[in-house]
Amino acid sequence: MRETDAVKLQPVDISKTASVADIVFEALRKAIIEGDLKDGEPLRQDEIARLFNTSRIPVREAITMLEQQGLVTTQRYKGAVVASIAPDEVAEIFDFRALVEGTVIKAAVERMSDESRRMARQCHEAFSSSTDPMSWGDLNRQFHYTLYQDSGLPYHLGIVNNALDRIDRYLRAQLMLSNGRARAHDEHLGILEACEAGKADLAADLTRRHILGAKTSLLDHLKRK
Amino acid sequence: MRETDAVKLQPVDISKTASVADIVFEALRKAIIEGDLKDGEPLRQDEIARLFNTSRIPVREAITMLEQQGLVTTQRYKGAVVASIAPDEVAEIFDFRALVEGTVIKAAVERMSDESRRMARQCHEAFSSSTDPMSWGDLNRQFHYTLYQDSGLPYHLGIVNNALDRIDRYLRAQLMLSNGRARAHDEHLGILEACEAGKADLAADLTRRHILGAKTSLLDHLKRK
DNA sequence: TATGCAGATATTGGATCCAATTTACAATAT
DNA sequence: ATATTGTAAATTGGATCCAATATCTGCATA
Repeated sequence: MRETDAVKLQPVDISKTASVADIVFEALRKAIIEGDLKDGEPLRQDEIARLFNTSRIPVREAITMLEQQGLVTTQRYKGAVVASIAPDEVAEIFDFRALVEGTVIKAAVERMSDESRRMARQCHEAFSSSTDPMSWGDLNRQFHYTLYQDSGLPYHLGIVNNALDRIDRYLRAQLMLSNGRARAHDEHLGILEACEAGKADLAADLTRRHILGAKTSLLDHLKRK
Repeated sequence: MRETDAVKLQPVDISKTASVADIVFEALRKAIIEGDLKDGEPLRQDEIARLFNTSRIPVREAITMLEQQGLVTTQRYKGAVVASIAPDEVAEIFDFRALVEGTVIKAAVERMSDESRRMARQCHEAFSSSTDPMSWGDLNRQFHYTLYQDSGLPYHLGIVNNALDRIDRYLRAQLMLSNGRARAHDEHLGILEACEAGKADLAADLTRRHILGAKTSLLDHLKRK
């Protein structure tokens, strides 16, 4: 087949397809950050291998990936459990997010495309109108990610995503609190309008407040029970 | 043996000892960040397994850990190579470090013990008097780490360490530039004195400048060749 | 009843084996 | 000569097996 021939077949680069370990990793990651696997719950290699119709080898690989991400902790010969996270560390991660996400959104606003602005508003509206509490977490995250994506800071984004993974469970809980979602809605609107108006510093400031507000609200809640 | 008996044997908690995978990981990590394994160099599982007198299983685990850390990149059925890093990303990581390390040192100065201050000065002097270029990188990193350790921000510190791992090779190169080490020495002294005087904001500001200065000097160098 | 011990069972860590894929290279055709 | 094909070697991904450790259970004993 000459290079000038029409391409009749969708080429698929096999070297980029997901290995079994990747699939298991993604499934476990999702289950952990959504809270389906609770703090301290053990991950049995055999059991997971059976669930995925595979051997323990890819499962072990997936677990070491999760451990590097801080989503599970393992002890030699005892196995892996879903990582629990002390309130102190939750607080620290929120502070970290405020610092980094503030910087990221500032960079993003300064180079944000109209397309991204439109998408962000769509996300905002989807978040507002959704009645399924299970989806709030996803929509919330998607809204923020849309605002960040033009930042041109892929390294920062990777770090932020990992930080979000670590506390995703708690964020979801926070959204379900009495006025959690309503407040998120209002604050999102403020951030969105700042972005649409091209006010980068304002967007950064509102984002920081948004994150730190969620932090105190969540910590109050954690303390109370 | 009653509890009141003298302890004749140092107890060792086996569940905390390092697995073979951990050992291989540490060795490879060190080789990569010190530049002994160059950009793009392939990591052959068999070869590494032979070197450590083990099978490929722990080697594969080590490689997946390295991949999660961003130190190697792998392609299915093709294997792992030492991750190369584009100048853009080097620049971004320096910016990230300036942001986070500035915050960290501010928190650290506000709660820094006299002991840590003494250790920091010792590190500074060791860095100044060392004549072995190979050790400069270690001493430099040790100096900064000593200043950060009282921050009470373990999550931030983990992130900073990972960022440092990614660019350690380049930092070492930067120290070897014509006036790289002399300038580092002067800037370190300024930071150290700010810490000793308890001036947190000044220390943060100097740290940010120190990092951003290293960034421009390094990028100039990368561009020139 | 509570405690300690012994063996059985379960679970993880590592070694070896097989399958899937890539890479190197020689043979062949144009 | 260059490009193409076929084949063998090298390499990785995954399965299975064995060893090391932990956990559980029943039983004896104070």
